[in-house]
Amino acid sequence: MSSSVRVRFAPSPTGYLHIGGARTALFNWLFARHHGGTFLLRVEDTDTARNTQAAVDVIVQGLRWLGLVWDEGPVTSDPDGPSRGDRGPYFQSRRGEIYQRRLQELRDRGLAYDRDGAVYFRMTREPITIPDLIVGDIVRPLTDREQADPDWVLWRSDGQPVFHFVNVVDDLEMSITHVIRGEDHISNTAKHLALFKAFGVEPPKYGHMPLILNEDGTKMSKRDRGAVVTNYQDDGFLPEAVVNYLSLLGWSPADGQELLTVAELVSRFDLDRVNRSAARFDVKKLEALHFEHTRRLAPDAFVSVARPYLVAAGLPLDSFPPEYVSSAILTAQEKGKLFKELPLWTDFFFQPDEAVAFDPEAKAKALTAASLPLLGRLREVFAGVSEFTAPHLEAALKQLAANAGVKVGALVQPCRVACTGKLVGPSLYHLMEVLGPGRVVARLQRAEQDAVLPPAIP
RNA sequence: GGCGCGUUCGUCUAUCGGCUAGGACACGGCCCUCUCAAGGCUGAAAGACGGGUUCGAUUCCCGUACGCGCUACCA
Repeated sequence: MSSSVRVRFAPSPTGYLHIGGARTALFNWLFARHHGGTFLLRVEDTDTARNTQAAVDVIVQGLRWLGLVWDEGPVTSDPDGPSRGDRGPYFQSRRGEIYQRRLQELRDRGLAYDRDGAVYFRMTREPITIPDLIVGDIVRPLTDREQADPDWVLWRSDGQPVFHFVNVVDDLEMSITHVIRGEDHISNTAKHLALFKAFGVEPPKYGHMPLILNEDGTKMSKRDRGAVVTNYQDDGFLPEAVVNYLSLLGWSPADGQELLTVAELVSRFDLDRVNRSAARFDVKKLEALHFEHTRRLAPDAFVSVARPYLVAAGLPLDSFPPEYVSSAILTAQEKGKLFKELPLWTDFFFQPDEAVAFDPEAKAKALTAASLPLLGRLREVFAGVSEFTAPHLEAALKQLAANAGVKVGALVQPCRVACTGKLVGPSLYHLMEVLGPGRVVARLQRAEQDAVLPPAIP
């Protein structure tokens, strides 16, 4: 295959980007990139009034979030807006003249005719063999219904062309070389093949990929939260992880490597290793991949991805020095949590010392009368540390534990709760280094006072 | 109903006739450890069923079961 490869993603704007659609787009994109070909986006908005610009926008944003940029297609979600490429318009709703012309062509050849106000296609009566790059040759005989009347509607009586017709006309006009789509289209392909033949042109090569199912094996509908790409963005998954996970649903590299960067996917992906069976979506595995990709992110990349999620949670990042914000965020990178969960791990960095809320359970466990004297000694030790850095803080704390004859944990937990209000969080020593001596000492002091106070009565 | 596609550990998958069936996620145990994690070691876990073909079938063929898709003047 040469650089003449041209593939497309042709979604219908339904108001959301389906995860299965995203994977179809991904496989097309990877195929194009791998072969140095062209990937185009075409919006199939011939349908009813449900096709709004907002619905197109969801698709455009979703693809961009995943990094699946198209070489040809609309630049914005506006059907009358600018586009890239010389085969436009890329919205079917703006291609009416082309469809009219192609319809006339079929009429002239005697392959289309009117019946009850609609235009019908004179379909072949013979079984059709569908050569498929993924499934292999498929022989599809006529169904019992088609035996009776194989002809089908090209153009509805309400003046609208049907999907099969515009889909083929566009693939033809746009010189699509490979159609990679879901296997729900296998049966339809017989119609498409017949149409290409009617136009007297070589059809594209087809590859039908297996579907994605819910975790319980049922089919995904738009009501399933996991079916909607935007949800993964909102939950704070890294797009690279979603791309990686999606690539593994129905495809695998020869050596079984699972953690793959986008660049690695591009160089290793091809259709010959796409399998034929439907796959269930396993969010646990996605999370594992998210964890791996997140930890490998360059620090500045991690910070810039994380920032919006923290801002959205209401943390006042702008009132702190940028270096402080970055260091604070970075203490949580190794945890690999979803970005939506990040505020829970870093909120204390951005709260006034006196506003850090002690989690009731954490307080009951760690801020006890017994821990009170330890907090005081800890405060003195920290105040006298030569450098306020993680290694020095760790050494100082452990030294104190030894001197006081207590376990390290007996100091760590009260100290953690004093600084963060919680029992879990980033590495204590690193978090204190970022917080700095002023905040740490102040918070230890406050915890000491709080520890002796009786529990508040509501 | 008709036609098509599919069926390997709980899940995603490897295997292109020789398999003591491999890996990953999840799960169990142990170790390590400043919390939670991570990490290291380790354990349990699969060829839907029935017939063929073959010296030999997870791999090839047929049937059955089950799942999914299509069967529209939806896309």
